[in-house]
Amino acid sequence: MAKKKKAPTSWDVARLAGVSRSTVSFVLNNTPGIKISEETRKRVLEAVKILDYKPNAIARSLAKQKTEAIAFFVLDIANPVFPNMARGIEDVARHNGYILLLCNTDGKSLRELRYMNIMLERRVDGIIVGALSNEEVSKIAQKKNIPLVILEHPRLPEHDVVYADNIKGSYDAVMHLIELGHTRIAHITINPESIIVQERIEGYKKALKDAGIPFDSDLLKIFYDKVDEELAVNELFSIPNPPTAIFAFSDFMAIQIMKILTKRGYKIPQDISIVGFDDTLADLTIPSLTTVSQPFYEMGAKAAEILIERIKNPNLPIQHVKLPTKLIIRESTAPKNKES
Amino acid sequence: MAKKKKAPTSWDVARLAGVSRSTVSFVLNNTPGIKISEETRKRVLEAVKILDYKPNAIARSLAKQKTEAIAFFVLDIANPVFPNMARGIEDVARHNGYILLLCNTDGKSLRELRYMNIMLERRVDGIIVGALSNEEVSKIAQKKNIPLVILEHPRLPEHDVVYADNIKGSYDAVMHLIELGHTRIAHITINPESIIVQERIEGYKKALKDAGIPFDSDLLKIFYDKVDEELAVNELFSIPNPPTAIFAFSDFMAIQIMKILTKRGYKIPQDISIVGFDDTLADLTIPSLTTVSQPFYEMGAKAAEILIERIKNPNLPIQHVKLPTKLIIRESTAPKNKES
DNA sequence: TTGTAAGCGTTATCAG
DNA sequence: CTGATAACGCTTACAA
Repeated sequence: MAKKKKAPTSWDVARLAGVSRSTVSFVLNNTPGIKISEETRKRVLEAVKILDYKPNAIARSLAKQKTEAIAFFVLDIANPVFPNMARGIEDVARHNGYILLLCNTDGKSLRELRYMNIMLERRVDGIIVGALSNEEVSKIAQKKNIPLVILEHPRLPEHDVVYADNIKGSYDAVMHLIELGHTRIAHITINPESIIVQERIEGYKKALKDAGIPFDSDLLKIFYDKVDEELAVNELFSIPNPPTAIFAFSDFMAIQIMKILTKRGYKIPQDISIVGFDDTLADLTIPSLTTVSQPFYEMGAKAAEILIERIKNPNLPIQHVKLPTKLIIRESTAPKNKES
Repeated sequence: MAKKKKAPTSWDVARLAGVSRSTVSFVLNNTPGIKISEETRKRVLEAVKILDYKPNAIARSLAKQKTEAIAFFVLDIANPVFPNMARGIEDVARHNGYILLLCNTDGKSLRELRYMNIMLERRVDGIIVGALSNEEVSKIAQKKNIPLVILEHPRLPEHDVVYADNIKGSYDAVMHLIELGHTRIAHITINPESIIVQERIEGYKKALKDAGIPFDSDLLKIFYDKVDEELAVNELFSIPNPPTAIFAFSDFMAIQIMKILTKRGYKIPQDISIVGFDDTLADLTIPSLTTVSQPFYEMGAKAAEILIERIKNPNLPIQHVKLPTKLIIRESTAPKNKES
């Protein structure tokens, strides 16, 4: 049992089974178009078992010129919107015989670039980027001819993209508030350099317009830098005609706002209705949060499916896939309080 | 610019620079003990730039017999306790030139075993398992002589293990409640097949004992199968002397309990104090949750450090590292209500 | 049906 | 200091 040093190779198997190395390869891969007698097949399999032989995937990759590995460039796996995406990607990858390399970029374009180079060296078969921040990466992918699908944004026409229907999601959220009788509806959001943010603002405005409610820029709070919910609340409630409902960019922001308002004595949803976005944390609060659910798992899974298709057939037409969001009505929204 | 098909190889570089392939390898790796004239070095680097040459890491792995890749077997990356661990692992891996393969096992031992085989074939340099469920995996790692470090449990003596101080964490939580005047303190927990659960129960009992409070089995609710917080609350509050404080196994459970109690008209923390464990979700609730913070990021980082050390020096003594937890006092705990 | 031999792109050993 | 040449372990024509 002193099998200390080296792992057995196909050579060892071949020798033990009394066949050639190619025969071993043929039976192990069930190489189509090649027939092996039951007799030798059995001998080979026997030898494999005895030696506990594991084919060396590295050598295989080198010979076949593919690694069956894909990479996921994620902003930060510790951010609650990404684990489910990663999960979706991994599930699809696994079912197709691919492994998943996880790369946190923190949105730093230098890190993205470094990881891009590493993945090029490691010859991954394809890459999924969640929210690309350096378009140079896209250029490299094209130049090096490596499949790359983008999750969320940017919506580059030269790459496959999978994203959620932010406009509709946002529209539904605001329309829900309107149907509850609210007309003073605030939207608090982050820097609109990302198209996602723009789309949500668009949905917000569209719902107001469809309901005949004039857009009031006092009710749209955009934080170009760090989001300051406290400041937003201060400003929102110091205007003559303050909002009776707030639609936040994310569940996280909605929860912060809920906390601030609660601390100030407002009752939710009696005094103020609140809607979030994402549905990552919405079920944990008291009261639970009405929110727009994003299909994170499905987005990841779809991105992985598209990537794998493209790996297998690089000439497929580019796809931009929009996945539906869903309004989840919980406890943080209620009809407009008459006297407020 | 029609560089369609194949990526350039060290051969191409050598030819363009007018040197041999080994020279290219030497300058690119700065091979120690080998001096290259500034002249040729420059020519090689020039050629690399012109061809945009990326050394093939697969070929390198094959030649060097190491992949500089590690795998993380995680129960489910979508479970909020794991993303931070993964992040800690990835950060350390990246800084040491390793890449991270993410494998979700869902605690299914068959999946673990399959992934183990895949990682063996892919010749990863080492594996970190978060909560191993199939000890066969440990056996294989030993037999195949591949470094494996365990996060959390089980505490196998033949492997490096990194875990949090559950006993102390639990003790601190319960002692905090005792100091607030509570004597009827319930603990709701999951199946104690895992040592983690046992340790938390141990800390709970130890705190009671140190305070001279007799242990009452009516107050310890163990769910061997699916946790049913509703049932736990029902039973707990139907006994003659119901609890005034509840210590839950996790933040998630604590939040469910908080919701149920709130729905039934209890005020938290005035009527009932609640403590969670993990600190993954505790800051999101209203009121925010007092909890025991686990150092997930550090656990991941430490596990990765140990793994990489061991890869580089397999003869190091086995380490079992216990990391401290920290009680975070927020709003869900208060002095015992006199009349309750 | 099975065996032989030529890649795959590096690293590493040894002469020169 | 530089250049052949042999591994590394597998796949895959091409022969037999």
